[in-house]
Amino acid sequence: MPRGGARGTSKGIPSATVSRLITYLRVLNGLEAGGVQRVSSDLLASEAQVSAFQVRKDLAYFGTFGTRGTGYTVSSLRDELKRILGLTRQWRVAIVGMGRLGQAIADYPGMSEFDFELVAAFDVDQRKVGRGYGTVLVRSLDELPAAVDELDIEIAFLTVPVKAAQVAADAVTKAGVKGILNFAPTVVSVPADVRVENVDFLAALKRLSYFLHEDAAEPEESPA
Amino acid sequence: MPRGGARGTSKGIPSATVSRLITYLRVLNGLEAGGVQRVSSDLLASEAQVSAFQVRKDLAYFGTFGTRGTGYTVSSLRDELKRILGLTRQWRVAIVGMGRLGQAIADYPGMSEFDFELVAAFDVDQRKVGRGYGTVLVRSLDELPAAVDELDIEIAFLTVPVKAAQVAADAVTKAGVKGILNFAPTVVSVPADVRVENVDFLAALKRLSYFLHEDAAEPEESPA
DNA sequence: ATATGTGAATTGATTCACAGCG
DNA sequence: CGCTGTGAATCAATTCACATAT
Repeated sequence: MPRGGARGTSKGIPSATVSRLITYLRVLNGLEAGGVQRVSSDLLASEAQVSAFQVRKDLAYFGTFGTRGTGYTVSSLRDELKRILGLTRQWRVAIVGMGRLGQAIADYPGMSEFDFELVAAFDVDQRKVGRGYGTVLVRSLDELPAAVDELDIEIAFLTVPVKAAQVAADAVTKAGVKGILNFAPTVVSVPADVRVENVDFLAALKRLSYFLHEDAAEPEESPA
Repeated sequence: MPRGGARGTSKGIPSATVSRLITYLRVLNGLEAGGVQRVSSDLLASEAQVSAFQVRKDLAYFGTFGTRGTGYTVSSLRDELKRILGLTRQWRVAIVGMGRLGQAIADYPGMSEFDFELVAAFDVDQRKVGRGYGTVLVRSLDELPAAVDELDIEIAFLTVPVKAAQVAADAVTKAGVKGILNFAPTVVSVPADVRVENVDFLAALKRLSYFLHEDAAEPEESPA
């Protein structure tokens, strides 16, 4: 009984397509930095490690951006992808949970360059309240509802322990946050109009465990 | 032209299934901690936020673990999942790149409890070599090939800057590492017998951007 | 000539319905 | 009688082939 539409798509766009668009955008940024002006779906594909069919199909969901016989203009395709991904403005984000990970993210310099602005940080621990990390001061969790409103916080990073994750998710969604980046290794339930993306390195590590262990069990195909 | 079979499956197992098994395992651990002894696919499903069909199908890929009319025994299903996922032994891991993120991971206490043992850390920066983080001393990257051999390092965490990621991936694969947990926001190329899992919070953040921005554009279904 | 854009075919994953056991 | 296990059906995503535009 999957509540809401957690991992679905807004329109008819495969969410794998969205992930690949992000990769294409990175490749285009790299090409542009290298002074390259034009690119074919073939080159884009090999840089992104997907097929050229896939590149063209992914782009076709959103429009037609190339010139037949010629390819794509790097800068304009890059702009189109930024527009499609909603990266033409800065998003206002807050960190909930100022443990090791929350602190590391607050100190991470790259984020403001990359379309995201860290505007607040919260923790339950009163000893941390008032301390500064990176560009923000830690506030008490009690202040969250007011701060979300005042600072227009759109996205919350959940960097709290597993047992606090659901409570924190409830708090931020109640306050009106519509996007959650969940770093806690657990599933969180949210209302249907809230989007959760998980960043779960322990799960990724366990996937590695599975595949390495599998490969060891059956080294190659055709065991007979 | 997707080289190797980067995101494929070893046997015929969907990789989404593997991800869900990890979630089921977490749920089972939680239930066991709470003293629950038996569980139905329905309960497991609702805790994992998937359908009960999905739970049963996922399990069916690997065997038959339940009792009809009764459900599953929490502890034995948990053991089966650990076995399936290759989590019956500790995996030996190393961190490559001791910047902020590498340091945070080295200090992370939970890992050794969770089937992974951090046995080494590397950095190119000679000023960091010799320093200790968590339980390991930082070594020079030059020592990597020898250390992989001596310490039997099976998995490498890539926590280096984007521009160093491919070089680092080449170094660890050349040294014989078969699993990479890539934290750098870029694709890395590896030989076909090496598995890469990406942990990419900037990509997750941009997916959020896409979906929030989409939802804003078309608030509900049926726009007419 | 060349490389995009796209309907059609294929492949893969999820959902369903119910047969099979306890 | 309840709940698992699974073949069949549906749904979704990827791959392909080629018509189309420059």
